[in-house]
Parts: sequence; C-alpha cells; structure tokens
Amino acid sequence: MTNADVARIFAEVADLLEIRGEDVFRVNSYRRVARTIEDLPVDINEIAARGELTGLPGVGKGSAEKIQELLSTGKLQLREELVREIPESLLELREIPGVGPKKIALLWKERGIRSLADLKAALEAGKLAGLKGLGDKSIQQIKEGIEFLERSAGRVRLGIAAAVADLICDRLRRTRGVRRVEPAGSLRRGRETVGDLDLLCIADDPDLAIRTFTELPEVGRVLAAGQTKGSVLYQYAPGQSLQVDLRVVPEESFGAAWQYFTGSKEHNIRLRELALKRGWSLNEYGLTEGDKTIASRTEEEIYAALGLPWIPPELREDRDEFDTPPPEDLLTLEDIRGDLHVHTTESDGIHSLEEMVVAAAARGYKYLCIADHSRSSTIANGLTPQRLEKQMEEVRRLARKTRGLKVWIGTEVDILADGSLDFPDELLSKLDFVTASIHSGMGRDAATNTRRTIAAMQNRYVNVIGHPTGRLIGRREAMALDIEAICREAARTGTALEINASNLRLDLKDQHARLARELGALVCINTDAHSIDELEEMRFGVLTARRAALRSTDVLNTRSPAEIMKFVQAKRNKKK
DNA sequence: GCCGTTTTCGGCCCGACTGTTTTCAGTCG
Repeated sequence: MTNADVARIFAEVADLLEIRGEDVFRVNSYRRVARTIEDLPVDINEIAARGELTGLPGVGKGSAEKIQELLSTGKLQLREELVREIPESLLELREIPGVGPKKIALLWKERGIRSLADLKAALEAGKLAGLKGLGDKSIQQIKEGIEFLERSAGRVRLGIAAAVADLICDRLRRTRGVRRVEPAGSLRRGRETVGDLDLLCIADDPDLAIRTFTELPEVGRVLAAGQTKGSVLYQYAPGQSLQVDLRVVPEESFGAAWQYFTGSKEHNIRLRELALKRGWSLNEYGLTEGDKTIASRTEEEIYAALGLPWIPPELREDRDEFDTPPPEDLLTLEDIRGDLHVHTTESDGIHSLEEMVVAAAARGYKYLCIADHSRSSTIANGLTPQRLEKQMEEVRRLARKTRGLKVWIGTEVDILADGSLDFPDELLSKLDFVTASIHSGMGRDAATNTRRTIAAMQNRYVNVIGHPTGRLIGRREAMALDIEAICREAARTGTALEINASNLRLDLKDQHARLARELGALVCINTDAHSIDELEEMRFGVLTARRAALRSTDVLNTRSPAEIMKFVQAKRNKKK
C-alpha cells in the first residue's frame, strides 16, 4: 500500500463521513491526515515501522491506528462500514461545482440517486422538482456544473497557466487606468498544476478593467462580471478552457488581498489563527483590531505584524514555514548561471548547436552543456559513439570561438536495464559533463529501479541523474523508486540530482527536492530544452526548487564554470 | 479526530455569493 493509496482512502472516508452528516471538525481531521500523507516524501510504511506515525502533523492516536490497520490488512474497518451504508459511487458527485455533501445526501435520500449517471437520468426526466431547498435555479446550476465537468480537463500544467497569465496580464497592463496587475493563487506559489487562475489588479476605472477582461477574444463564457470581480472561461486551445478570475482591489488593501488570494488555504488558516490569538482578525481587506486597521497595504506589513518574516509564496503550503524561517538566500532565477542539459538537432532537438549557444548567451549564461541522447534512445535519434566523437569536435571548435560563454560537450546517456550505461567509460571520460537518465523499462519494481539508478551514480563519470523519477505530469506516473536511498547515494558519491525544469516533468518534484536537501544531496536545475524557447522553462525549475526551500548553495548550476569543473574532477579523482 | 507558554476539555478561520429564504444553509476559495 503506497502513500497515495493511504491518502486516497482517508480522503474518501472524509467525504463519506461528510455525506453522513458527521461533525465537520472530525471530517476535516481525516482530510488533514490525507494531505499530510500525500505530501510525504518518504514511504509511510517505513514511518509506521519506526513507530513514528503520531509524530506526523495532524496524526493522533486514532489516525495512527487506522493507518497501521490499512498497512497491515490492506483494509479499513471504518471505510467498509461506510460503504455498506453509503453508495461509494456517490463520491463522483463531489466533482460537480456547486454540489457539496448536503446536496448529495439530499439527492440520495430523497430521490435514490446513487451516481452521476443516476443524476443525469433524473435531470433528464425532471425528477428533481419539488425537493426541499432545491429550486429551479439550483437544478439549472447542477446541469451546468455537469456540463462544465464533462468539458474541463481538470487542472492544467503550470506552463500553460503561466502562458495564459502572462498574456492576460500584459493586455490588462495596457488598459487605461490600470496601475498594477499581479497573478495570485497556485500559479504564484509555483504549484506543478493550476486549477484556476487568480489575477488581482488596481484600477482607476474598475468597470473598464473588468470589461476589458471579460471581452478578451479568447473568452468562451463569462461566469460573473460585477463591480469588483470578473470570472471567465478562457479558451487557451481548441476545446480546452481554464477558469480565470480577476479581482479589482483598492490600493490600500492590495497586500491583504494578494496574501489572501495567493493562499494556500491551509497557510491562510494558520495565519488567521495567529491573528486570532492576538485578538485580531485577518481577511482579504486587512489585519484589524475592531475598527482599527493594523496592516493591509503590503504583504510584508501583515507578516511582520504577526511576528513573522515575509514568507515567499512558494513556501505557503502549511508545511514548516511557520516554524522554520525561510532561508535568507532562497534560490532565485538570477542565481542560475548555466544550463547543463539541452539537446540539438543532432538527436531530437529542433534547433542547431549554434542556435542553442546563441540563445544561451543571450540569457546571460556563463555555460551551456550539450547533452544529446545516446544510441539506445533510437526514437530520439540517439548518437552512436562515432557520432558523439564527431559532435565533440564540433562543440570544441565552436567553444574556442565563443566569448563569455563556456560551451561544453556532454551527453544524456541512457541507464540500461541492468544499471550499466549506454556508452563505455573510455568515451565518457573525454566529455566535460555527464547526465545519465532512465528512458526505458520504468515499469519495474522499486528495488530494481533504485538499483539501476544507484549503479549509474556509482560510475565516476556520471555527474547528474536526469529526471530521476521519469514522471510526465498528467500523462505518466513516476516510477516506483526509493527516493531516500537515491538521495543518500547521491550525497555519498558526489552526484547531483536533476530538477528537470520542463513544465511537463518538474522531476524531482518539490517534496523530493526537499528530501535531497535534507540528506545533503546537491540539486542541478536543467531545462532539457529541445528548442531555444524551452530555455525559458528554467523559471519553473526555480519555482520548484523554491518550494523545496533550496538555497543557491544547494544548487550546482549557481556555481562558476571553474567550480563546476572542480565538481566533475572531484568525483573522477575519488578513491573507490 | 486533533491539540495545548492562556487549555487535557472545549475549542477548531473567514467572508462572499447564491438560492431559497423572512434570518439562514450550503458551497466555495
């Protein structure tokens, strides 16, 4: 039973209890446990084996026993009882916007609805009329909610949300009277996926700002358009929509609104609790004591009034940000001095060596390492040793002509099924820098995958493990892997672990990168760019690193070219 | 069900919006 399994079951139990009408605080405590376990970078089985379950946030004696029961029997008595009583398929209805536990219970008890299919049939047959507390408008709302559910693709990737936000913010900034536009929500926190976009603005003419927003050509449907808020479905690709909310807020309470709408919800709850302890109240208009405003203009003022340093948005997840102050030298995009994993037309990139070098120089980088695929990645046109030798000459020739930017020759060498590498050591030894990645056979068990990765790290020429878990967000799960063991071996062997900055990967993900830092493994943030545009994705890798509270010193490619070469030599010279 | 330099019992965040309502319940973020 994996962490995800346990988390899912606790979340389901919470939903079922809520439909049954249990105390909301008891329900929430199950949700809290689900979230804690989902967030956990290490295997819950090991924590249970060490008897440390009650040390986890929100896990008390009762939850610890239930987790133990799940891990040892694969079942949970409470859940079995609940599903005997309440049809499990009712949980589908939770996804419909505007439908919560009370309405679900009503539909089930009064009309015998047990699933989404039942609900659609009942709507079709007009069987919902006459329900107490559910008028015509509510019925219409449910219909529209189902339509929305069936059309929407759920959460979108960070890269898509960021592109949409950039575009809308840009148009709003060019609107008369608009003085400031900022993204908030999970986009600002740098989460790997975004449910909807939250934008804030200060405008002299709020009506004009909202109208400009709701009349953007890509807007498919306007959900709300009031004095202070506009809400639309924005079509970013054919048949693909994202909900975007724009709020116009007063300048004097911009900080409070920005803090409030950035979230996370859990972070905000903790913050309001802190306010309450001092007899104050915190909402989107400010931090107040009775009628008196204590802070509202900037986020910094609000955090300071509550006795906290300003907490960077990426850390606002109610993990440890209230107990551990954010590091002074939290990584920024400006700290990044080069990219050590990019492709060219020689394998499966779409831009040439020269084009990639020019683009990297334009970004102000100090170094760029060409890392095309190796021969086993045939689909990606992987290089044979002979082709790599030839590319090496070309890169070295270009490097001699290039000023201000070190151009290095490397490879993204395949880690084969048995953990050996796709190129011989003799060839690897001639390269400046080596990234090793798994591209095939990811379906094996955790022990096998971990063994393969560790074998690669034990090769003295391997400097980075590329996209260590192999996940593709929304497309492919991470492979089964003992991340803790990999971090320890990375630290021991002097091998860095990649945060692949591609918005499709972001792998290592935030919690894994956090574990790497705690275990002393160095992280390297690379774009794996297959085109010059993709060099831009470095920002997503940095956001992920910030969510892991990484300092610039935790990241290899914040170092100077000479220091990178020293890092490579140190491993090559290491005594076995 | 969890949790505690105000508490081991009695709390547990806050406001907006909507709909079905004459004072509130449900949902959402």
